[in-house]
Amino acid sequence: MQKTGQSTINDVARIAGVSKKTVSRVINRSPLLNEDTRRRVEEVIAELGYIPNPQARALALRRNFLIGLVHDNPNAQTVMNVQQGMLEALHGTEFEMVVRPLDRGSATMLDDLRHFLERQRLFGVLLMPPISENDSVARLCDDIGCRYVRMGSAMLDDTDHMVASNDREAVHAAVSFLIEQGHRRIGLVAGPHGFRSARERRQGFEDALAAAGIALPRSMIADGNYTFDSGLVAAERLLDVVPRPTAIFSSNDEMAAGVIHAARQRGLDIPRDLSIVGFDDTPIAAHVWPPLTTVRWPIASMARSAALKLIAGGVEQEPAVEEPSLFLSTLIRRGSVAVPRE
Amino acid sequence: MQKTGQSTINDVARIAGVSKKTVSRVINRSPLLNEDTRRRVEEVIAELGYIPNPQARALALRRNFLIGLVHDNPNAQTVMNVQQGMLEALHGTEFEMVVRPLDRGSATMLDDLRHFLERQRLFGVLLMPPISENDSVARLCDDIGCRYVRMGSAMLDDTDHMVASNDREAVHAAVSFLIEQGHRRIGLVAGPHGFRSARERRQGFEDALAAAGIALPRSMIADGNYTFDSGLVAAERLLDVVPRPTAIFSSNDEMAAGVIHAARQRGLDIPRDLSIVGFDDTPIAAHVWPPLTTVRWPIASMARSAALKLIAGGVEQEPAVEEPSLFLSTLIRRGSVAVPRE
DNA sequence: TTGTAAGCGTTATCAT
DNA sequence: ATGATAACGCTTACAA
Repeated sequence: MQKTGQSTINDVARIAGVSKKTVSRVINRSPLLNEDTRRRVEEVIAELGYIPNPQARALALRRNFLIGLVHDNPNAQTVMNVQQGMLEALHGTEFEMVVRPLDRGSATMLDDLRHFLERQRLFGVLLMPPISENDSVARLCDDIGCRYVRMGSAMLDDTDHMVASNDREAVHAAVSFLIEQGHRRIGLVAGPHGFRSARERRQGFEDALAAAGIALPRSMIADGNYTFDSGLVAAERLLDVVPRPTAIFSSNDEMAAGVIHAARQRGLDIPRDLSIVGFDDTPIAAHVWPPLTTVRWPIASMARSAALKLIAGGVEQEPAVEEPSLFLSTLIRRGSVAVPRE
Repeated sequence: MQKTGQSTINDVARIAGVSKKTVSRVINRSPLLNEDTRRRVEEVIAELGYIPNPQARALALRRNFLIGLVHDNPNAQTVMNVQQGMLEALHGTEFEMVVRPLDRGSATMLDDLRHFLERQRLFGVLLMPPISENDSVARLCDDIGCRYVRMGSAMLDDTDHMVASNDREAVHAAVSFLIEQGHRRIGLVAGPHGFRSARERRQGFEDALAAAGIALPRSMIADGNYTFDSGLVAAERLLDVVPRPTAIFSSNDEMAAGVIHAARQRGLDIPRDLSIVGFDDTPIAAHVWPPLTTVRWPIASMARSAALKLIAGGVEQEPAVEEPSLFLSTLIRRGSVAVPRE
């Protein structure tokens, strides 16, 4: 009587001549099962093309086979890379990805998240920065009993609940490269307060200058908020300083694109008059002129690992010891850096 | 005995002194209900903070409260805009968005989709181009009994199942603008075969030239596939033609960025030596140098309307007569167009 | 207008 | 190692 070829556990049980529970055991890979029985049931399952109904499972298990992606990220490319990595991990599994943007500024943010998690009874959530940097969010997940993994630019949690990049060191290396080229007056376009990544990158910048014994006047630091426009404005301030910086490190690519515009509006040639280094390696980096030297962090891989940590062991609670938690960023050298003219 | 404050329909029924079914009727806004009873039940619901369990509803209704986003789109920004529009429509409803990328090239694409829709028993799906242009996909949804709305660059379906932009006319207008500026040798970087949008845009291009009585030699058309690199290659071919085109219309912004690179590599000044018009108005358009004149289509609004069509009337089958189906694109004038020199 | 009983398709409990 | 029976929380007949 199945209308759409949707056979149920009952069909399988009847045809295989066993009880529903036995079929259920096969599905859930219960260890205490006769090999013969298992094989027989599996044959029937294959024959019928039977697929367990996720809705029924969700009801009985009080847990949905959904992985949430919680974010409040202004950068489209970053979010897409994360989605791509997650979906790679989820592909071929019984899990689906449901996306949930949240307003981190809102007073009800935590309540919104709680409602979302409780109502949907998510299997787990992947927390993207900057929301992931909020400890009360992690605590909330713990309280509710929802698995979570946080993405971030520093290890904020144990390896079961965190995948992190090494922004500080990566920026240190990038700025050291600038110094090796001969630059001494290097400006920083910093990211927004409240972003851990902004802090990490700024510290990496300061580390590099300190390691080279270069003083860092306050005038060489301008604040931005990760947008193109803010990068443009920050660059204008930096380029007003006399003597002008010969290089600028921008805490992300989008602001770096703004820096390029600002420089070009003043008739400055890049990289002859001004070297620029960005961070992220979004497509924009390769597509501006000149192509931007920048730091690439393996965001899709991080998201993939995060998702794998989440679903490791399926319904059982095995920890995912295999997945890495720390990811290394690398400097991508393109055309926006040269030795200073003077 | 509710552990986490999760009260059920039984709790509500007991406290309100009615049967489950009555509570269910309140939840589902059944018309045949005593006003007093309804109010009383609603009070208890509010008091308890009761929220119907979506998993149980899904099982009983054989339909999940999930809206799928099905896409195989290379452009991150486009996908994100669609997601944003969808989520706007879904916000505050009982629906969640689940994202499902599909490989349109794969032989199993249709089967993959069928499995996805049947297993998850989605409430509905939003089909993005170019997958939305595939009629068998729409037919599949019909067969399965899954609501769908297609997004595209031309009306491929009735207004209940389609939201479309007017690419052809928009490009016609954009290229006419070029002609008004005095351009006569205008090159086209076409989009990939198999994309309806590519065809529409190309036709708009041809329309404009025809309307102005300008001949279109084959050499003024170069194929691309919507990527930066393909735009660069196509531009090189176009710029090799003697006499050189004074303007190029690129079927999307990313390829237009490639055109800019190609021009710059030859030492051409934009817009003095070459005017360029793109399509999409992705962030890249405003961030390249010079800022790109381009066609903006209201993608988020389209996705929002599409989602609203999908969920209109909730579980009941009311058609969404209110939501528009045709969306107009507009030309955004920036710095990449000037009058030709000669 | 409201209630009762029987599902929806799975898993958990507790036997055997 | 397997099975009968009762959940899981809601909806849909069908009565009353």
